[in-house]
Amino acid sequence: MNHTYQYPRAALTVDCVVFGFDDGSGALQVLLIRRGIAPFKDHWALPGGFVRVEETLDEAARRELAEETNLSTVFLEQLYTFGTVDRDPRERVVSVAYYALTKPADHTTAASTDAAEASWFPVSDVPPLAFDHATILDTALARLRGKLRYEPIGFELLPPKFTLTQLQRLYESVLGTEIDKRNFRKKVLGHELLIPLKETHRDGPHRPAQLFRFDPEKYERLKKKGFLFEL
Amino acid sequence: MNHTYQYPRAALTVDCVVFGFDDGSGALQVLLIRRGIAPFKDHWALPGGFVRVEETLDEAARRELAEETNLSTVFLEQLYTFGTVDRDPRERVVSVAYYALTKPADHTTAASTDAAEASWFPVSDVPPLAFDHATILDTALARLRGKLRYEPIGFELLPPKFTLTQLQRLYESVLGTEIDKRNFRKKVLGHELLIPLKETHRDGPHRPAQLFRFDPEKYERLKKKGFLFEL
DNA sequence: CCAAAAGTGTTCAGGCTACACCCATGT
DNA sequence: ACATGGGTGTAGCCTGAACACTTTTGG
Repeated sequence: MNHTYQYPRAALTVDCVVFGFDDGSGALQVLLIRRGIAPFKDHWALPGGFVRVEETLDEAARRELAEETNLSTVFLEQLYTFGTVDRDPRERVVSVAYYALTKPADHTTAASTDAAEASWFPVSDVPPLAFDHATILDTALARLRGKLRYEPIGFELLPPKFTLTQLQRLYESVLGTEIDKRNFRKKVLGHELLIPLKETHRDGPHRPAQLFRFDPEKYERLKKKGFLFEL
Repeated sequence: MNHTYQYPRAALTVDCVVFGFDDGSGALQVLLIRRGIAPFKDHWALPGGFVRVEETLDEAARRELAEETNLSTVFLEQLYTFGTVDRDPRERVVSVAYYALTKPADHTTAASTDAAEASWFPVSDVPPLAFDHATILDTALARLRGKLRYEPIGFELLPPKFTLTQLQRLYESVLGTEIDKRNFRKKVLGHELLIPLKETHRDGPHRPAQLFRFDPEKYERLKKKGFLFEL
């Protein structure tokens, strides 16, 4: 076969499930855009769009993220590819879904291309979504929960400097469980991947909290030696 | 946007990493086909092909598997989507990779469409592969190893009736570790997901081995109650 | 009777769980 | 001084790892 394949082709898109964590409410959030165009005009949807022939899938995901939400330099990982025949009413569209984790500082969102509006919603209370985006969101949530247990990705949802209580609230919120404070601290400090800073976090009429930062280099070194992060 | 998207489109394929376990050699195997057409004519490659507009991705994977290898009713799960720009020399091709697990009884392979020849290779000793199929195979192996630990998919690689020793050899081979016989049996029987049969497996000048079968219904019930399989 | 794999229990150490009080600060 | 969240240690339990001999069969 030296000629190219000429049968009708599916269109290819990427969709991104962007997670953020709001320390105030302690709730996990998703970034949604309100569609400015048909189909599903004015419905909420995941940011995404068509893949160009000259860009990789990862590039397409980052580009769409930048265009529609002004986010960059976030944790981004491929999730799953959704390819049922009727997921888009216009024609056959296969979508490679990604999920992204953003730190609160990056939450400077502003809509632009294709998106009339962008906004954060708590994952426990999202509006009806366009296409099969509810399924994609569920898949992303399941993946996030699974991954949080055995890989240190929770830090991607927190500011660079954070307290142990913030980290614990994040775990509790995402996993939907209550965790014992002492046990949590013992375990997470036991890994020796958190560096205590000289600063503290002042926040109201009580003792200030120690700030930490995650040490990604040390984690990489340990990982190569067969180390396994957990909880 | 009421018109369809008209920019140049990537072609979409599925590729399948088919694993089998050879109890004789105790080695994990992959099914490869020798390509009958360019590019990479006469090279070994993963079975796969173009996705048709009227079929889902899962259907496309099953169809290609049936066409190229005569396999059906196997465990099949989406793996990852590979979309670098130059992975196919002809044009832009995005490939949704699947991995499949087959029981030895299903190994009645015979090549047909597009494939000049189909053959099993031990994963530790595969020939050079076409396209980026070596990368796909590595990804599939990593996934299989990860999944074997916390989901009962090992049974998909064994005949319906099997001995604990066969199961242990499978785990040892895939995970690349040695496992203590007594501990392994304690753990795996502790789940109470293996049903001891009234039959034994006679195999040479030694005590015959008890045969078991996996109980998928019980597993489904336990899973819904939050049970987690492990090792 | 010999070779070969099947089958079986106990001990020990380390990790996980449960649990309650004092500390530092702002108002 | 009081209200608020930050921070800390221990004891019991359970799980995982290490380890060696008897049993059943075919040749």
